[in-house]
Amino acid sequence: MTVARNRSKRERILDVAEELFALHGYDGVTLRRIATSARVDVALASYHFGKKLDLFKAVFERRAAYLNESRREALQRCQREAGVEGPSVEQIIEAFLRPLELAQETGDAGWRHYLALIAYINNSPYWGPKMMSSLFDDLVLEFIDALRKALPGASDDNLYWCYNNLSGALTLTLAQTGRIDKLSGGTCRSADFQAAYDHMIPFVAAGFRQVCAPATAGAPAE
Amino acid sequence: MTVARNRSKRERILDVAEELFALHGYDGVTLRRIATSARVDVALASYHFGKKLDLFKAVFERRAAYLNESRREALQRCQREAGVEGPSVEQIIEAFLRPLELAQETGDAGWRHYLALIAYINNSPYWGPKMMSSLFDDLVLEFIDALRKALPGASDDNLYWCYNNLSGALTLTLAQTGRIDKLSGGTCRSADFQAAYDHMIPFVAAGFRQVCAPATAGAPAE
DNA sequence: TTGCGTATTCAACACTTGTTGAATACGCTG
DNA sequence: CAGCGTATTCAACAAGTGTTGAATACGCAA
Repeated sequence: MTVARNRSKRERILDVAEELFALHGYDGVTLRRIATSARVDVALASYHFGKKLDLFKAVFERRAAYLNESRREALQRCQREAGVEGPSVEQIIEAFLRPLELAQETGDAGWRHYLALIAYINNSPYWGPKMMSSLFDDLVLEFIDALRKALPGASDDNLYWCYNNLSGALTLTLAQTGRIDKLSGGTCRSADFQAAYDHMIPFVAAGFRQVCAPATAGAPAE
Repeated sequence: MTVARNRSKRERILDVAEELFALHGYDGVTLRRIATSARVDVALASYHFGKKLDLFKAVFERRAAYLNESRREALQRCQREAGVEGPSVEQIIEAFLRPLELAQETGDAGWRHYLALIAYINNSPYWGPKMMSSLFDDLVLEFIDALRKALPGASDDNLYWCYNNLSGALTLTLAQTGRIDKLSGGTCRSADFQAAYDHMIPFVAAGFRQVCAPATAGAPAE
């Protein structure tokens, strides 16, 4: 099929756009730069994807379904394997984070760029509200529901604020700015997702328990 | 003095640039848009600040010194008021976060835009390593030192990874994307810094203790 | 008032941007 | 081979970009 051959250039455009958008943002990348870097004519991007904004959305959506399925599967598996009381906070957070690392383990370096792009969009006051909700909110609410059950008595207020902390810690990790490398003098590497999650999981789980468990002291003053 | 009158237009350019850069990023804002929004001629920005990049840096640096002094002061005050054992983890985190809220309390709405700009830069793989370290690393290392003393026996590895989690949660909050507003159905407002810190402080403090306190179980597997 | 330095405007430059329509090449079916 | 649909290139466009140099206005000193 002709489709087989064309996927080559078409996907090269997507791959390059993914990397450059993640690094420089939407306005920091020109179609010509993408085309040059993909060794492709400028007009080809427009031919395949239409407007520049459509290309941006195409990149954003390309891997979203797979990622959501992978995380939803992880959540359901941990729920299935848990007893009648349901999974622990740690297990839920683990299901939330580890698939992001598995995606990297596929050997496809593009996943790193894609996750950095998600971080860019999620942290942007302009793109964030416009693009994140439609693709990711359903799944996020499933995770929050699971956490609600694991933390009986927790108020929605506390749950959402805690999720905000989790989302922030994750976003900065996905952005891979390398700042922690410099701060730590090289002992921590922001490219090491596994190490990041190894530390993030107990950190976040303890945070949820501290804020959301009503019996213990230390809940935020109202 | 002529300087008094000119500060008006010059600072209007800085104010507008601050707001637009925070919302759309460096490449998403044109000098003409800044000039129009500031009701000023295009060439005036170049006259006062030189290249576009210089204007960007001027915006970035304008409030940095004040912010650093304010946070350093908060840290030293909490150290002074603590006993010989030094301040608790909560007190240190509080000194790290609350000045960001006080800055807002000055009534100067520009602080909100400035903090969103810091979030943009800190989360950017392009700008982050280039601009954050020179202005903010010294102070961050002072806070980490204080945390090291409050958490005896903690490894540097764990301390830096925990700080990364704190920095991420803070960054997403400063970005004010409004995503938590939508997720929570309106009960949480990302513009409410005080509520954000009320929840972030116990959350992060518990995370530090969980990961960095060597006696307790649950430290990340090595 | 006349000067003078700073602030501000005006006009224009060379260059890059996204996008498009026509022209060409490719790969398959008949 | 011819025919056809898709993929790809080429050339060009109007609009917008940052930047600059000359011209003008302003505010104060002498």
